[in-house]
Amino acid sequence: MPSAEQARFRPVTLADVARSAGVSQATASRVVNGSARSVSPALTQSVLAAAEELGYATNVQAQAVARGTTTTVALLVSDIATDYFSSMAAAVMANAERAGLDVTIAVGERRMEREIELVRALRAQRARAIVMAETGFQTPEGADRLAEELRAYERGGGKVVIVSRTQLPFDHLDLDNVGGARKLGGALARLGYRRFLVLAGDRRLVTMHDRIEGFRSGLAERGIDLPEEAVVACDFSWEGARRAVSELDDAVLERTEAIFALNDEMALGAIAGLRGRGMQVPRDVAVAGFDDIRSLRDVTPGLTTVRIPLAEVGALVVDVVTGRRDAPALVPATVVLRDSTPLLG
Amino acid sequence: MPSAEQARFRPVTLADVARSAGVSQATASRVVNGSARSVSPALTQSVLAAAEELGYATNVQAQAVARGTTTTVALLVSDIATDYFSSMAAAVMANAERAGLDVTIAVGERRMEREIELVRALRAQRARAIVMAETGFQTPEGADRLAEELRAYERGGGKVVIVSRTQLPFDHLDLDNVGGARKLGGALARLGYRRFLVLAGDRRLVTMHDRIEGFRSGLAERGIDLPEEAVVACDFSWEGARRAVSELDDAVLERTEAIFALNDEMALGAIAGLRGRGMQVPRDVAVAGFDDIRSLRDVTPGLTTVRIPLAEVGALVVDVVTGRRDAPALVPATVVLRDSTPLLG
DNA sequence: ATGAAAGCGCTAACAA
DNA sequence: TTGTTAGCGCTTTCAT
Repeated sequence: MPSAEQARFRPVTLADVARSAGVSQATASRVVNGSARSVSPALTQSVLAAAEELGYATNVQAQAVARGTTTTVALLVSDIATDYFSSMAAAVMANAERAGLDVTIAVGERRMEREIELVRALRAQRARAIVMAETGFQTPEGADRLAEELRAYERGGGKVVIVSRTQLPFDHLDLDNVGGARKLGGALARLGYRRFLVLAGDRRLVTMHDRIEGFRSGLAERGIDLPEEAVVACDFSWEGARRAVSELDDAVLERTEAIFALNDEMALGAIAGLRGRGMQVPRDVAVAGFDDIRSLRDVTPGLTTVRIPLAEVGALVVDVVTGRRDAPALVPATVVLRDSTPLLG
Repeated sequence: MPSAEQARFRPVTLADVARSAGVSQATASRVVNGSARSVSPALTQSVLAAAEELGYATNVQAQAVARGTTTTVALLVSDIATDYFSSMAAAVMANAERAGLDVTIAVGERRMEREIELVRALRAQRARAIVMAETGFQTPEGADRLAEELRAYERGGGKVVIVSRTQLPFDHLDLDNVGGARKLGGALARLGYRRFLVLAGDRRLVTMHDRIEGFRSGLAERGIDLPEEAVVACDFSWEGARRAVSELDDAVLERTEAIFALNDEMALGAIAGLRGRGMQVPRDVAVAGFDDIRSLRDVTPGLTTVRIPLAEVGALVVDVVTGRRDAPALVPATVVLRDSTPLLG
């Protein structure tokens, strides 16, 4: 049967369904999708039956073209193979689903150039919203070009939501990096720590900057000074932190009581670095991180950190995207004390 | 200026570009996309200029409708907030990009019913390929319905690739669960272990079944028997394993020398359970897992496991999708011995 | 309530 | 090389 063979690679279309049900395509369209509920039960039945029978599946592309809009929201992250971003993605997806949205993930690799390309591609996808969770580096010119591309996207009717990155002029969801770090500083001070080392990624990342300054002010409130030399720059990654710690002067390490790494990944890298030097946490030095990523569950001793409630972030993001809530919102961060920073003394 | 206001939420179309450049839409189409390189330099320039000037971005939906095909491949996983799947997703995405494909992730939650829905939705998206990496439960009837949906998808011209062994009748990429587990069994036997406990998820998962049987045969090769009572069922998760271990009889735990958890997540849960009972790894009992997930990097003592090279899986998946390689392929698994299973004796 | 017909933005013959 | 003209599959006025 040649015609069956022919049809082998042709999806069933709405026209097929309509023909098979003996109704107009308009009617078929009305029943297979919600809209104006103005179709008689009888026809509704036969259309549904025909659709089922033929194994019809809507062509969402065509639907999007006709409607001029999609239900896709794009989530731009730095690296999906990361606890932080994969947890956030899961949270956003879970909430998006409830809102009838589907989410697509784009990986920016922390490169502004790439982010710009991605926004462009997402623009081509006619995504309903772009959520920039990416904590990319920002050169002033780069930021301008990115903002320009995002603005073009908005002009096309898209919605932009930035998660925790404030100098871009769009709706954003602030994570309380400053407050969280401040509270951590206070907590560590209360535990008796005085001499710190901060492992910082690139300072141009707003997030990093905020965490440092928050921490510093938390300490300051207790009369503790965090000198500039105590902030050591390194690559913003596990390996970067490990290496930085490995290369530290003995003398420096000797006099530091606690290391604050600007995120948990780096904290874990730092711990690896310490272990490499034969040092133990917290016996020889205390360590604290930021984010409270999943894998801390299996780390011993438990890592003190500042928890960002990613589930909540996911819900807020979707609320902002759907317009059920106005940005900006501030997501609180809370200190979680664990064994890596015991009471000193 | 009312017209500008009007245009505020209307994306720039190809027609706009063509008009602005003073050429036909066909010509504009030819230059903004590759295809037949048959456009004069002069016109090419003006079209490009107009596009740039207007901030044009292709409408990929319309393009897909017109071309009758997309460049999207869908990756179906169980849970993106998981080392295993997020690593795989990263690998697939990295390779897909090189092939000019973009990937969308769908989360099946290990529920067959949901998987079926998802495949249907993916069918509606006209994804070019569906990669089922999901390790879902399979009831016979469920499997039939899923297969039916996938077949309908294929009939529409889509490509199906199953990762890891399945009885589903589609192209698949085998992970060497049997071989890996067998080698692990052998390695542990060589280290002197004789009395094991296997923490198994649901046996209906082919993957689980394969790992148990492989392990058993590896032991058998060294004359060691793995009795059925040594295989304890529990929920296929960290928490499931933790609880199972917590509830084990002292006597049972007393006589087991090593626990083999069917994946690393469960192994880590088991370790947490042991810790909860005041037992230490490997002093009181050895533990081994499977997969070699990322977060093992920060676990102490290091966990012995069987490594699945996810980067390679990503590359193979894309090769199969693009037709550059025929499935089935077998991805090898290798034993990684770490401190959690020291030489016994 | 139902259908005819005109789009949605783009591509791909086919002519010119 | 370039433009004209049909579509692609779906939605949505606008009649009926």
